[in-house]
Amino acid sequence: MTTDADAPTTSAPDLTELILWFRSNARALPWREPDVTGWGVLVSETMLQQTPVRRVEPIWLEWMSRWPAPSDLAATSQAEVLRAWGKLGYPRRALRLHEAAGVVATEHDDVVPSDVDTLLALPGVGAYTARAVAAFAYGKRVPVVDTNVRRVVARAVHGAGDAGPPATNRDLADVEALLPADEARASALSAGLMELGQTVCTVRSPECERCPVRRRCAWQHNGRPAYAGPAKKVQKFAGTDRQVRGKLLDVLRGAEGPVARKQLDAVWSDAGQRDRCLDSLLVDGLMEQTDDGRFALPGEH
DNA sequence: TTCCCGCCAG
DNA sequence: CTGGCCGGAA
Repeated sequence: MTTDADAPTTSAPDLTELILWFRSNARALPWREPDVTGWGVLVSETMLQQTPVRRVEPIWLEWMSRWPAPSDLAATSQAEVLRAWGKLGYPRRALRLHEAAGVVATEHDDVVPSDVDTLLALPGVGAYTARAVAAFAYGKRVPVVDTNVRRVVARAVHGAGDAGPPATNRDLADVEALLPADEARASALSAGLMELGQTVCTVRSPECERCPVRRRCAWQHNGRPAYAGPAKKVQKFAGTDRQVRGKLLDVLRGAEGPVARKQLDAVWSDAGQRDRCLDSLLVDGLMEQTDDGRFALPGEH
């Protein structure tokens, strides 16, 4: 008997129980309500990039109330959008979402596309978000891979303690292979994989006794070995340009109109770093300089 | 102090 | 493929 060199070294476990688990254990998040549009899902997924659910919830509700359609947001100034983004962090996301809203309004009849490649062409929409919108807003059978899903698959399928460095194409193919043929079941599994990674199969203290797939989990069968790959990098915040940019922008969000240079100088003592950050904020389009040399949120004056 | 964890420019 | 981009909760 010959062996197939391309055969996977591990066989995919049956994850049917994860679909059932998700259907009865999914957290009741506002963007999961049945009447939420593709626009609502795009806004939620963009806000959820790098920002925890609890901080996103109130802002998302406000946005949906103020801007129920892409054209509503597109008609708003960048300054107002940045203020409404508040302290969700990484405000370039807000600018890109504003820009994407304009594209959807003018080129897609004010309806967020359901096709992955069309979604990928929108500003701020990458491999994860495009597929999340396709799967969660439109019920499509596409692999949705974030870091939680990578960890769940690394454990349940490959028996490792955690996923190694991202390898987008391989990761997508990996998860694609797990999806059932049926669209509704596939999107439920995609959502279930994420939910499991966020709430049960966590990095540091997985609650395996609560896990719906524990009896089929390769990591369990391996005796839950520790993560063996290269050390993960820890991201600093205190003292970084990110912190300084945040402080500078916060001054403008809190001001009525343009502010003098002196007010910005007050938030950080290192002049060199301050100037560098100010410059990068201008380059990023997160602030503008007025004719008289003051600073303002974009599109405000 | 540590953790969170997607997009994009270089 | 690597590193920079926010800010708050644990």
